[in-house]
Amino acid sequence: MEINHKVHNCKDCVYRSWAFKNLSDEELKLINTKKVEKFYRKGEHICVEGDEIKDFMYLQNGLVKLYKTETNTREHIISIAKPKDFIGLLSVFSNKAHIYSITAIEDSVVCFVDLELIKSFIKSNGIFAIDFFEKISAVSDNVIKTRVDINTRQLRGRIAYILLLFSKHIYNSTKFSLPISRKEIAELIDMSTENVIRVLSEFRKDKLIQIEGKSIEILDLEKLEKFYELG
Amino acid sequence: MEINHKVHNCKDCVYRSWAFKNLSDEELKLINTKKVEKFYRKGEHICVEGDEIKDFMYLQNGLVKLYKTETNTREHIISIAKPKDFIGLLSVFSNKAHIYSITAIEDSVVCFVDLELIKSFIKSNGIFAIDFFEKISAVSDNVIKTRVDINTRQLRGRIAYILLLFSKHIYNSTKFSLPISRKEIAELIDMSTENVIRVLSEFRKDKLIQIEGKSIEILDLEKLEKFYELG
DNA sequence: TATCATTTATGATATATGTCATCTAAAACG
DNA sequence: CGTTTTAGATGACATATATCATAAATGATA
Repeated sequence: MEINHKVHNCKDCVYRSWAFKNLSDEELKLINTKKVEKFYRKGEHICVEGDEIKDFMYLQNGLVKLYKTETNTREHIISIAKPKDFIGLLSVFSNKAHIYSITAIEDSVVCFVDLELIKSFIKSNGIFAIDFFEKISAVSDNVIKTRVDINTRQLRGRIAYILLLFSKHIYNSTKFSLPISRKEIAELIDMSTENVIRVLSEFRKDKLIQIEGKSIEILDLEKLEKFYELG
Repeated sequence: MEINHKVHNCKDCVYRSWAFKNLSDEELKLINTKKVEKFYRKGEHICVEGDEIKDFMYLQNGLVKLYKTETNTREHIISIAKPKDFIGLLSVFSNKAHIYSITAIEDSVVCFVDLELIKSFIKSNGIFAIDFFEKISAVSDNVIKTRVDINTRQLRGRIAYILLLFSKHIYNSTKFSLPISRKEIAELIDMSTENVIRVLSEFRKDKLIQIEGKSIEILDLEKLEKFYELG
């Protein structure tokens, strides 16, 4: 299968201004020669729990899930990462091996930058260090916040949260195609698959949303937000 | 009320080798003159959600809880921090204001170091920067891991988790005095207070633990671990 | 000390959620 | 293309957990 994908020059990367704005042209050139940009088709593994951490990973495009394997048939999803997120979280600094697996839930492009190179920049370029840590801190903080938001709510509130998450923070639209299955939603919000399906049906019957397979349209944002607020 | 407490010199601090081992004597002296070491009695607030973040906070001694206020009567506890933990998490780098409140659950000593000073060391001392981020990353990673551990278990598994947490990771003893109330345990594991009490009574009746008020002794570690593993 | 408030404790009951069975629709595969 | 597998959907029922009520024990306060 042909994949139409060309490796970018970091200098032209839309995210240059985001993550690497404080690097000099020299440093950026170094990253550019050393980085590996990989394309992953939906469903492909980016890394597996236990893999050695060698690179700093950066989601350039697409959507991935971080998860732990519980049993043969059940996983527990920790978070969904979106473009600009540093995937692998902070483990890269505090662990030798990945503590979560990462899989693409949409066709994705991930940038791999040798961790030692990043560390050398942290050492030599203080401005970059500060800015860089602000960015990765925000990602980790957000994971904690999301876990708390989910766990303090019950079924309907959690489903509302997920719908609002995709609508507001990922797709910026009231109409989108769900990138994950009902089972995966269940694994993300710690609920049974059947109940996820049931609540989605309930929301459909109550005209909060419209569903056609994976396609979802939010019809009544206000009511959905009320479910989210009430828990 | 008299408090017998004397401010230490950072150079003599037991944690020097932990957090600040890569600072020069010069730099350490600077911290020493600028840092503020505060003593908090059990129950006293260290900071409140919304407070401006000015300092990097470091738990030298004692035990504190991080939490969000949900309603007038209910809080949600994010984590319990122990000595050597950086409290306030990564928010210090990604936020202007504290997103959680922090209160001492045991008499505690907290070191406050001006955040700008820390940042200046990150900029000027690369070795310190790397080591420092490894340390704070581990704390945040651990919070995420704990939340996942709790949420993938049900009542008995969660209570077992909490008991093992205090026993193994905080007090290093099978006998200890619970620093938090049953209600606070409930707020930490997202369960009702009544059920926390019920399961503790059940564990007592089944001779897994012995309870006398706040004093807890673990009698059957193996069975407790089995509850933890099963969920 | 007596009084009041809070924490711990327990039972009865309501509610939320999970599990099992079954079915249909849709996707994957030879 | 038909066959097989997987995802989605729904009902009946079991189980886990929350809620409400009440009371004893403990701690705080005047």
